[in-house]
Amino acid sequence: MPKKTFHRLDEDKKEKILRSAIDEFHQKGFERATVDAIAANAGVAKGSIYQYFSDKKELLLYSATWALEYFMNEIDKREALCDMDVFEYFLSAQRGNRVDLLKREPLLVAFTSDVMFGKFGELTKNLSDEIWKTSESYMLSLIRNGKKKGTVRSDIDDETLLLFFQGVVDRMEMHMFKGIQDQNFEMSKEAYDESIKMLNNMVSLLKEGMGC
Amino acid sequence: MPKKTFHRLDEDKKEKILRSAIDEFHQKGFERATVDAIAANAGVAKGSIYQYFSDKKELLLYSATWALEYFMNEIDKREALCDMDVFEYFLSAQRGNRVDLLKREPLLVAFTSDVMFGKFGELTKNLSDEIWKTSESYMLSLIRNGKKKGTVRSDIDDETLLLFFQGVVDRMEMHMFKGIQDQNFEMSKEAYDESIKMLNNMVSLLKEGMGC
DNA sequence: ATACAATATGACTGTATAGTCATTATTTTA
DNA sequence: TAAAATAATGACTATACAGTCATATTGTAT
Repeated sequence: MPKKTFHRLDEDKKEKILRSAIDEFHQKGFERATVDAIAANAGVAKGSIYQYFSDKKELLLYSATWALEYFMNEIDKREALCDMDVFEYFLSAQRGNRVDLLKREPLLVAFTSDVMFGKFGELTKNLSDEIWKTSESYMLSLIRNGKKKGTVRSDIDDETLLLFFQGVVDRMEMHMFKGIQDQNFEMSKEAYDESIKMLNNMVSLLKEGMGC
Repeated sequence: MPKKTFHRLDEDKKEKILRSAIDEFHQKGFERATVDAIAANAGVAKGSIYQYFSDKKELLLYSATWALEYFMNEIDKREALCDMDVFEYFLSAQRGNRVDLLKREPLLVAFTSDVMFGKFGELTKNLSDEIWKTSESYMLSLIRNGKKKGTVRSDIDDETLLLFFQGVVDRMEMHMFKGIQDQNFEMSKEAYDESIKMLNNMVSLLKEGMGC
């Protein structure tokens, strides 16, 4: 979607421009973000931005695509997702790699959250819908496998189980993100231990529920 | 926060202006919403808007305050919240009154969601933080009571239980909203029965978990 | 060295709209 | 009913910014 001129730039320059755009869009939202600021921050002239992208919308869209791809690569790279148990998945998705990524690339994580939670409205809707669908169908397969293997109860329909699981996963992810953000993207040993403990408790709630 | 001139208007006119503002802000977001359109839609001159509110920001803020208050009144009016069981609360919060309200006032519900989920960024953050805090402390008291009465397991800390519960409640609320929205704010008998069934299954998951 | 192509630049233009204000209309008071 | 106070109006202004374009710079081929 960017013009060919952009693709001919060296990686560093491309990345600098995209990161500058991401920073600005994350801080100000689409409307209040200015192309002037993005250009200045990336150390290029405003005109150059328009050599690379046909307009501001395209710049946002490509920044979002780039960030999401980066994000997914980082995760896929190190997590062998296939053939995992739902509960293992829950633990793995919230731990280690994700926390690293969050500490290393807080801006990208925050920006991808913006995209996924609809901060840019219609502009990035198609993109985020697609990702949601992918993640959803993956979770669904975990649940179905769980039923087959006998680790997940089968008296309740897939859709309800999915909603239940998603709710807990999303809320937990948000909580972890806020926690790290509040500590300026560091994480003390105690905080880490604390969050591991919480994860295990959460798995217990997923498995056995909160009633008694 | 609006000027005294606004308070002197009759209720109908006030409401018409606020609903027009809410419609515009919901459809376009803060930046793309125009005061011209709000005024035109409410059947008053643009200048009048500035007799009532000092600027566009204040108009949004007051619209949000008004909508949230309306929303809360409607709910409080018919639900005796005090002294309820967590699981009963879950059922009551998703049923009957809420569904009615959603069907009767889809725009207000959608707009309050916008506010609560941060669509307007910093502009309405204080307002939504306060509501979140209230709702959170209410849920927390439900959980603590549940522990005392022996309906909620007490081997897991309050914070984790709260996150778990919130995650499921929020996801379920979102799902119900989308479902009704997709049917243009009608709800067939079958759809209603279906959602009741889902609610009961969800309570079972909350209580007993998804493992086996 | 020279010509030609590709890229970079920032001053400039056009547009959209938030907010103003002089004027007109309505209501209240005396 | 006249005068004073309050409210309504929409043409106008000021500003901010997306997007353009003529010119300058850099790179490449012969």
